[in-house]
Amino acid sequence: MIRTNPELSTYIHKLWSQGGLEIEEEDFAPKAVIIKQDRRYGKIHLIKEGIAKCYISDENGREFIQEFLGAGMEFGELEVFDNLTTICSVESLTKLQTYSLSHQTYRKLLNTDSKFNALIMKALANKIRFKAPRHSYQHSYPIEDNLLRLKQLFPEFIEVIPKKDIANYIGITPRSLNRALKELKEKSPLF
Amino acid sequence: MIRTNPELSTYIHKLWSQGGLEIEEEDFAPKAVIIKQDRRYGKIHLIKEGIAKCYISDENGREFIQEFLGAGMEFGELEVFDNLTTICSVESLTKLQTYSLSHQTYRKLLNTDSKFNALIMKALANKIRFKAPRHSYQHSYPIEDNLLRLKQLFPEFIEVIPKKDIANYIGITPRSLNRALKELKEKSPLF
DNA sequence: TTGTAATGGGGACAAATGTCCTTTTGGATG
DNA sequence: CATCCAAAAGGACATTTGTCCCCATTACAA
Repeated sequence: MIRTNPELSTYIHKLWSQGGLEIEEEDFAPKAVIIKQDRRYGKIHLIKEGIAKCYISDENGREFIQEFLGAGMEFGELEVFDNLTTICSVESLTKLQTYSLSHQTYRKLLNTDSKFNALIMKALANKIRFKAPRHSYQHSYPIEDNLLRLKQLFPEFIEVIPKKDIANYIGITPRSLNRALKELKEKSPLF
Repeated sequence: MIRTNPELSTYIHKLWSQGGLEIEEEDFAPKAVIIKQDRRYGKIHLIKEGIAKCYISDENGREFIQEFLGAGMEFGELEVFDNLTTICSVESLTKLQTYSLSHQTYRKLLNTDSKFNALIMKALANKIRFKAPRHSYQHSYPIEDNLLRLKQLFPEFIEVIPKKDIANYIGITPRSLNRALKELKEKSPLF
């Protein structure tokens, strides 16, 4: 449920500590909006520590959460490849530290560092890999089943992530989430 | 609704016609299952011509369609990067022609042909880019709105794609699809 | 041509989910 | 300690969507 990428995390840390590249560290307080949907930015971020949510919002103000991002996950990178605007907003849930790289630096690394290139390829592939089944699962199964699944994946999710965000992640309203949680508390020993 | 990638299509055609690389052409009849979910394959496909559906099926036999693939779209490529099993099945809707490349050839191209490398990066990024808003749109808006949107994107979709597949694409049942279509026929001049 | 299966269409009802509101809770702050 | 505010919980009702049917049409194979 909270995606991470230890391999990339380790690698970027190595690049950063070696110096010589323009990789900056940035700090954000909780609830900081780091990038906004439909904009352009000149840099990408890679999470060093903390949790962020990546979400799309529609004109009615509803949010649909795409992913929760943990250490090693990057965001703002899609725009490097095709020069279009961002599709998601990203907001910190906890205190957040990121490494940031300009598009230029990022491109340079892609072209000259084949290990980096391969790691990014893999990271993109995994974003596809994990997104696909999640949405279909959510459509196909009742809310309660989805919650049980999340509980397996990340037992403390209810304590760590605000209810509103959990609801937006599953694609339901907070009301429906509450109903399902109440049922589960009566039925399942897990809850 | 039917994704294509003209740039990659052109490029692979060029590589193929130059010769020297092990790129094969393959032909499939309609309804051929080309790759199956949760398996391993040693090659990737890139569509030369025709339309295929890429779908996840659950244990109850329900299908959830991820994408309709047209010329220039590749499939079976995610597994090159992390050596895991396929997440989707892919089945031809029309007569289908593909170029196929062994993982080995594909990797070699990624490592030696930087134009190819960039095109694949971009293709992966676009798969992410297009998937995200689609699912959230489908959750947030009523079925009828989704159908109107599809009609804009691809006016002949009702004639070209079987109803069952349209329903699975939107993530609803054929019954609900029919209801919505009936309403639209009465209301909207488009239908 | 005829039988058979697959596809499309829709009625009736049940179930799940959303909407709208009100109440409760818990933590932050003066 | 009192007050305020945001988050959480849930009642009542409306709406949407699914489920389970059955029937009509079309495509295809014998």
